Amino acid sequence: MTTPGRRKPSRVTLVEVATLARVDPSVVSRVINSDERLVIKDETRARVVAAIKQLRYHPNAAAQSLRTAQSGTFGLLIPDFANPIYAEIIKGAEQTATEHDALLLTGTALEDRPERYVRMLASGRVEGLLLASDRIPPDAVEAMVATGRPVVSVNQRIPGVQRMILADDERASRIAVRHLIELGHQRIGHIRGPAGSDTARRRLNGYRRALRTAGLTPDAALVAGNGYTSEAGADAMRELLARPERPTAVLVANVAAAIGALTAARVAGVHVPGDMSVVTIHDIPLAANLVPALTTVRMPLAEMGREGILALFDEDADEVVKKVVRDATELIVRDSTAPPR
Amino acid sequence: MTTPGRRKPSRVTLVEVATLARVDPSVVSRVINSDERLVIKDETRARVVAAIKQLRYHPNAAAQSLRTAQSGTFGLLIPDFANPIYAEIIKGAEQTATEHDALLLTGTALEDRPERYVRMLASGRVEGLLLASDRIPPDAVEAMVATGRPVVSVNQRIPGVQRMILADDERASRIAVRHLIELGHQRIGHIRGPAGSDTARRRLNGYRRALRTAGLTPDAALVAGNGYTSEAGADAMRELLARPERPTAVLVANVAAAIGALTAARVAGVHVPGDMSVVTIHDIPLAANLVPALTTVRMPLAEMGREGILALFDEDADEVVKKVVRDATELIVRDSTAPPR
DNA sequence: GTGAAAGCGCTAACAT
DNA sequence: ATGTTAGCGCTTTCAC
Repeated sequence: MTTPGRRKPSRVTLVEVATLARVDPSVVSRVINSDERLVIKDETRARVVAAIKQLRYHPNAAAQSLRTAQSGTFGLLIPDFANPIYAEIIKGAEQTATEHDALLLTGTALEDRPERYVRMLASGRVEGLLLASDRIPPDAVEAMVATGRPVVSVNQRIPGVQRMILADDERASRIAVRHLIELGHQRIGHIRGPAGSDTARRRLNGYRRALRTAGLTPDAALVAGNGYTSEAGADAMRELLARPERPTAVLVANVAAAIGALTAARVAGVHVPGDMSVVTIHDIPLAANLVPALTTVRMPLAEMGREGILALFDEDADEVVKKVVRDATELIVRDSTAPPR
Repeated sequence: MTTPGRRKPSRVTLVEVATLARVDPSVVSRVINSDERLVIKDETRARVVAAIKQLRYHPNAAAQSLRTAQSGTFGLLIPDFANPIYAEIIKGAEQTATEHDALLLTGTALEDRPERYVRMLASGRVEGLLLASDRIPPDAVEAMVATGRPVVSVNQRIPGVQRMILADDERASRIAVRHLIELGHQRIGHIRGPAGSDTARRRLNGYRRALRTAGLTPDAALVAGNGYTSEAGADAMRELLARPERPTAVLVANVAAAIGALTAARVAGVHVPGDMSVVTIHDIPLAANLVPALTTVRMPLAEMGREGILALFDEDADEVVKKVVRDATELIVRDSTAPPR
């Protein structure tokens, strides 16, 4: 049995709408795009609107793009959907794109097949690109920039990308360390991010600076770590615990690493926060649901996504722009930090 | 100071490539699309390839879409990027799309502005749509299906959507409950998902069936819960703990709820697994990093994403297709389950 | 072995 | 207050 009239859904076009409404196609177009300069009788407009509704007409996106040279879509490249910090960036970017009636195409960008993402931009499928991944080969980055379309890096510096949206990573570290110092800690360790990472370096700097400001001397023996994963965090915690004078408190550079560090401490019989305080950077909902609930420094992840999209609307890609989102950086005290005993 | 020749990045077109290579545009097109029926001298082809490279030519996606009526893009709608189970679905879908040289546009679909997602499909911006969100209003679903383009639901049934990719939720529950029974548990509780949820219902059914198979009688007093969030899981655990005869083991319908349940148990001084065993559905990397590490039933999330995309390639949207992905459903025993004492 | 020509569906400047 | 026209950049059938 076949439902009649449902086969071959040959799409409805502007011409068909115009025919039904007994007007010229250009009038329909101008009604749809609410052309200011269009003078039209209410009655005629009503006929057009009725025809659009009756035929369930939707403009063909490809034809619109071809004609206007705009796709109404932006791209966002991240390294991994499973990492919760990118979820926040995506949310901020998506909402802002939506507010501007644009779509967001988010993709995983690895070293793998970078030409795919160059093509996205060069073919005009997206009008601009947000780079939140540090795993894009330099020549791919160069090719993206060479398209002349806006390319903005988010949450990191990328060589060759002139415009960037950053958080104040140094300040986040300082806020965290100051909290530990105010609790009375003196031997404060740091579990840092990967060697090549821009944010890891800035957070390490902030950690050192905060110590010095408080009159403490940074001690290389209290720094460990080399990754933003739970495994790396666990390894680093074990390393710190094995050292002769273990720290009484630790700043972990990233929440995923902090989860691993917490587990490693617990396995080693080290009580948090009784034996050791732990504070980390990035507040995600999960942090409140761990045991103990993690004290964190909230970073403006969604805000960076938002600012990134806004920057893409700014077509002038020649200028070097560095925007640091500050407002949302704040300490969130939970149960993983306490005075030393 | 202005770098000359870099202003106005007016895109390179097929015609310019053809001119440079001294051939007709159609030849360039056929070279790019590796037209089987094209007979061409090696020397001519080389000129074309060289011209493409020299000009960094990339075909205009809008023109291609308009001409071929194909966008090379699929859509995926999820309720929330921050929920880790969707990250797995996205990964499976994205990889499969990539293997077929297609792009994946993933968006958050809420009750909010559903017409946006109808438009995505109706305008031809995406060729087909995967629905992994249960928060799309029925009339929006109806409008999507009415476009005649392929629409497939993933990990759930959606009224009005004929084709679906499901996991075997009942079996997952049975595997989990059987594990608890084999450990020696008799009073086994269930923290269930939201009332309206298709997966929640199937998991509840599986739980009951497994009990009966083992000769145990399901007891409504051992079932609580009404959501897939940590908060809902914590509430439900508190409720179960308050009941006169508390269970010695619990199957939690979802990993996010399990995290909350674990926290609530700990706060109440109930030791897991000593006082109570906890097993949950969905294995995500985090499960291994909780304390205690969670025993889970792995579900084929990435596989469902993959099968969803494959289903979209199948244009015949009239047929009812239900595909259940089974292979990957397996028990992963960690530290949250143990014999009763 | 290569070229010519039509047209996908739309918009916007210009006519009437 | 509405219609005419040209063309965005590409693919594909057909002609030479």
